[in-house]
Amino acid sequence: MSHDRKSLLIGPISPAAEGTLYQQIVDRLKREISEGRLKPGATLPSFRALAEDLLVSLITVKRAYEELEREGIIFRRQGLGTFVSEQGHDRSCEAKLNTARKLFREAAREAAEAGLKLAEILELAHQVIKEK
Amino acid sequence: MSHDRKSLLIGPISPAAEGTLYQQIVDRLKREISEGRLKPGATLPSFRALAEDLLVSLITVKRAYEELEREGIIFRRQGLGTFVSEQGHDRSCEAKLNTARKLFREAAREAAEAGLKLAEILELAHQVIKEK
DNA sequence: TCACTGTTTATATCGTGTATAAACAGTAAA
DNA sequence: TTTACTGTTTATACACGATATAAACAGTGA
Repeated sequence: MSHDRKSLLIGPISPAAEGTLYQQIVDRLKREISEGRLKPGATLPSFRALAEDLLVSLITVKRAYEELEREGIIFRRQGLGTFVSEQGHDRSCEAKLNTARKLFREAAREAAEAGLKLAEILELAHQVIKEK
Repeated sequence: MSHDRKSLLIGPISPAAEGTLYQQIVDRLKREISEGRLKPGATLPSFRALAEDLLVSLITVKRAYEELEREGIIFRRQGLGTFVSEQGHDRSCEAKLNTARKLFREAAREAAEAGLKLAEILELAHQVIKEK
């Protein structure tokens, strides 16, 4: 009899990957929410269940959830569980847009420091974005 | 009598700023080299001199120099000092270009996860890059 | 020899992330 | 009320990286 899990929600995380364990959890959940697989009102896994699934400590999950609550994407209710907030989708998207803007700015700065002129930076951006 | 320093080379760094102290040193020096203020063959400050200027430990400077040498941007000679390598400028620019590409890719991914379509991502990139 | 380089070693401190464990507290259904 | 879930809090601990201090070592050139 293999462990049956209704759904893993988010795949495995690893201490070796980029970012700390709790940051990886935050990122995965933000993506689930921004891309609509977790809708406002949906119940997130309990601390203990997610910790067991991801093979991490309860503290690590708690910290990830705290971060998401701080951003207004989820909310927690003692005795009930943790849920995607009504504005969760919008806030998650907005957070990602802000991150994207910040990364674009940093990329442009690096390119400028490499000696590229404005037109060349725009061209580089085009290339990279479309090469996907 | 105030301390006279021929030139600070790079401004103050801080544990509070983004990245570790040694990473900040690496970044500043890379920029000095990629932007041509430090040319191939130029002598970098000694471990002890830079540590004193930046109010950090010798180990921190050593680590930064090791990182730059690993990237082929500078080289060290016991008894002589540390110097910008002949290909230092090119390698520094190339490193920055690679960083820029990586950041553009990450930015595009975040924007996509926020629900933006390709055309919208390109438009966002344009806006942000030109708003400088 | 002297005065500067970089090199190495050893020890220590600090903060962060993570883990373990236990107890506490709120909710809802049997 | 009991049971079985939730989240909450507390205390202790460990690992690791970054940083610091200090001292000695080793190469170079005036």
